[in-house]
Amino acid sequence: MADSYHHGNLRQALIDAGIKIVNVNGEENLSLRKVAAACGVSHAAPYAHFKDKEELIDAIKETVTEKFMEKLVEAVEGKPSADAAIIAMGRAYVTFFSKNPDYYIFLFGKQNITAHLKMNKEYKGDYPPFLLLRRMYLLHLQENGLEKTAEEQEIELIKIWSIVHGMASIACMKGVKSSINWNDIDERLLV
Amino acid sequence: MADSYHHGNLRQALIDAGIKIVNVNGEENLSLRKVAAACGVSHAAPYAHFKDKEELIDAIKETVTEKFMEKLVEAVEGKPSADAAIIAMGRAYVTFFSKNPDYYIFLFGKQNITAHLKMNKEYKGDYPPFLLLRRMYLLHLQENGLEKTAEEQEIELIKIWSIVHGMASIACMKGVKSSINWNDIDERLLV
DNA sequence: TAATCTATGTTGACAGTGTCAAGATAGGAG
DNA sequence: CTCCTATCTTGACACTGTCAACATAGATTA
Repeated sequence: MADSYHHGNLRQALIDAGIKIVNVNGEENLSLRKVAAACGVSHAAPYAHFKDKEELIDAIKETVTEKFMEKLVEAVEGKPSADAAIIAMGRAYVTFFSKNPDYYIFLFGKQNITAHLKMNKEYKGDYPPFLLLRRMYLLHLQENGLEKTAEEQEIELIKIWSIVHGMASIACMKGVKSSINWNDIDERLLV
Repeated sequence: MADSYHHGNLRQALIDAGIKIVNVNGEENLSLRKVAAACGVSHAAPYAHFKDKEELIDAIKETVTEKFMEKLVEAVEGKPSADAAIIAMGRAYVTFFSKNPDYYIFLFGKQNITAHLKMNKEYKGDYPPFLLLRRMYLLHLQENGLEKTAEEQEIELIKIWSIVHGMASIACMKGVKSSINWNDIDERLLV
């Protein structure tokens, strides 16, 4: 299976090789031909699994997003209150991209966050991390006995999302990180 | 001067042609050779004015940023209070990119907002729109007789910035625009 | 004025890219 | 055993960024 004509699991191998290239050499160095070469396969082989370069990139994004979600879920699990969960999620969000700046640029870089919302057809307009936040937010309203219109909720959600996302964004810039104590932002997340 | 060997003002012509291509065909269709062709000039001519493709792109970004700043300054001018100015700025921010989604992707797309902060050497780490917001914010503190530590200020600034930026981000996504009344967000900008 | 200098453009080449068409191969279905 | 089909290879194409060598013209200088 190692040196056979048919690779066995080329699709996943291409995705993994792609992630590696993005992390080591940056997204601008990711080419179909290099990915193919990294898998020891001819330059047109990827076309048996992906119709496009874009389709490969989307698959890579999906995989990275899954890793991202794992961290978020992990952070939320077992928290005593929704508030604590939201704060933990915000921290995990920032930490994740703080540790992997290349992931941030890769995920949100080219198409920004909104494009990401509609990126994968499977998501049908609902980005898993955002859904998780919404769940926690609704729990937060419930636990604190708050009443909000659907519109108010959506606005507040976007607000929280923007704060967290903006912080992650800035956390990816090395210089700023030291001058800001992220812990202090925790309590400001829920106003 | 029109059909002469030397173009006259090729540098600016290249920038303008680049902006046009970005707006009409999107950033992915922007190539040095097309820009050159659009100016009726040979494919290597740009290298007399820009060392790189990147340098041309940076010049285009700079020009677009100037247009952006014009709108922001315009919005702030003559407002009765800092609070009104900040709200107006937020609106102008969202409106600008709402009208030109391609500009948003072009400006923040590839490198995200933080890369933008350090994008231009001239800015020396200070992005003009952010400076404008800081000025307004400090005025806001003063007008309302509020006392904040430098760190608190910075955090709150990032927060406001994130909200506005996030809203602009989402405003660029067509579907959401209709379900959210941006005017209602005004009063939430200053908590 | 005449010579020359320098910024600006041109031409031609190179390696690298995404993509497609035509063919080869192999593992599973009948 | 035969054939089918997904998978992979080979070869080609147009397009890209970039460079080196050369051409031109407008300004500078003698």
